[in-house]
Amino acid sequence: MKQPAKRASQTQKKSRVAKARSRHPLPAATRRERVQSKEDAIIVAAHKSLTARGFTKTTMSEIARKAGVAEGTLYLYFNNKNALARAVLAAFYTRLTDTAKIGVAKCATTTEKLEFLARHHLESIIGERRLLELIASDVRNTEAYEGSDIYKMNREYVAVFDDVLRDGVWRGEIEDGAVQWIKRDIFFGSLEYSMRTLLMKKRSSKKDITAVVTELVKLLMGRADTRTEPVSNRDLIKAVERVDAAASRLERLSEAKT
Amino acid sequence: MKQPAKRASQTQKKSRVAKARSRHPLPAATRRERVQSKEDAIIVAAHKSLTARGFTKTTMSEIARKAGVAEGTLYLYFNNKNALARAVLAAFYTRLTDTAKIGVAKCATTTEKLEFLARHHLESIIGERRLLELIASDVRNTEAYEGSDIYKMNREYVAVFDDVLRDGVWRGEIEDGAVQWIKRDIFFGSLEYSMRTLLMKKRSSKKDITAVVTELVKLLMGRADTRTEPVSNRDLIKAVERVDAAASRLERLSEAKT
DNA sequence: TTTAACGACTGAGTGATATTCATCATATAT
DNA sequence: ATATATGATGAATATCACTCAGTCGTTAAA
Repeated sequence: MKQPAKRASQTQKKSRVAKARSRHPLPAATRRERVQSKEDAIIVAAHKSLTARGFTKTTMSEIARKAGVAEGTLYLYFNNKNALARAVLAAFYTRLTDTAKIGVAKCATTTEKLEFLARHHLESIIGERRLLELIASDVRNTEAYEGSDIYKMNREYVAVFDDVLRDGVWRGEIEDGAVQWIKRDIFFGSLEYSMRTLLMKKRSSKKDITAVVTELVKLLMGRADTRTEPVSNRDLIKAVERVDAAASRLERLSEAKT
Repeated sequence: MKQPAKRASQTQKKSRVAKARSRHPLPAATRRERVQSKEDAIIVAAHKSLTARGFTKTTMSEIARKAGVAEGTLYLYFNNKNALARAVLAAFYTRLTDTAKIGVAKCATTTEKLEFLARHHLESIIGERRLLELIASDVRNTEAYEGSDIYKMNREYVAVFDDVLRDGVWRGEIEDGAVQWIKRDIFFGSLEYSMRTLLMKKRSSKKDITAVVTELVKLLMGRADTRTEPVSNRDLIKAVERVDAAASRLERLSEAKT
């Protein structure tokens, strides 16, 4: 409710200044940039603590110490501990979405895209598993999650998957089965649950991740790779649908030209 | 490590009680019963608060008030807030496993069993969604989750699913594909993630639950039903007609251009 | 019966932690 | 140079999990 607290909702802006400003803010750029870099420092410090020790075990004084500010200062930038955690989460989602988009763009087929997304998601959440706590326990349940910043960022992130899936259906590589959101839930739900299993196995190797990823994608794709098996009616229809879809693509391409 | 706190493990230990009862029939029994009913009251009160307000927002004094005991008394029965939450979770798992076993026994085919298990799980966790917080955030992460009571109860619960799946493979109703634990993760992960989606939809109907359940089971079963259908001549002709039509579209398109 | 021991329970007290607020410090504007 | 707004501080407050010295009633020993 205070004036400076409103700044807390801002996101990226990378101008990183020297961090030796813990005591006497002598040199530096504009006032605005100084404030921004302090906010960044707080988020970085909070991120470190949260991923290392989890939400409940992380104390505000610990974050303040790491960030080189007083405890009260934290509350100039974020209304409370939850808001600070949400800011950390927002930064995480931004990174996640960016790398996902870049990776997908490099893939050719739908299978490759899905496998990339699955592996990317799984490895990311294994690395920052503690942040998932926040989503599950504090953030998603409290108040109106829908409409919040985190909700929007989550939508943007899963939209990457949605686009790949829709495109796959459009190109005939995936059969047009269930509603989109069900497949999305299966995708992300499986990965987040698998994370727990992998973390508990004594030696969770690269191989395990690959196994999960390929199996999941195989299921979602409808097992298009069953070559040696005899032709079923369903296979036949699927094949024709792909020809159909290809023709439609050409049609639309041609229409767009004229 | 106090004397009365050891009771907190509240599993069966009836033999000792029986002996004591045979020696001193009336007084020992009543005292024991009084203690037991008080423990039950505490667990019930904790369950109410936890499911209503979640772990962090539930206070020990609130539980004590609901249970009709002093705050300190809670610590005679459970070492700390986490242990109390675990006891609540243990009771939940017991109910869940029991009803799952009973329901599966009534089903004939593997598909029916899986669909029952999926619906049962989904409806249960929607009803007691706050308890999942405990599993994800506090219980599973702290200390040695593996080897704990909750871990064992979880194993016993998912074993119901494992048995159904193994049986399905054995009977040839499911193809022998990936490792068992991957399919298990896909099953429970999808359902728990779907729960969140369903809870957020304005009107999450019975229909949505059914859609999730059938789609998930369909994926896991590998569509063994449609795969075995032979191709009929009529199917083939219809398919070729579609390819023909697609070709015609392209022809017309090409003519229109020139 | 008297009395000592015991088991069950209590609630004021303790320490830790999130959050507030009166106060101070610096930079920019006048 | 002075004033004002902006930013920062940390002691004080409130809340909560958890402790412990002590109460009360029952049982067993005297």
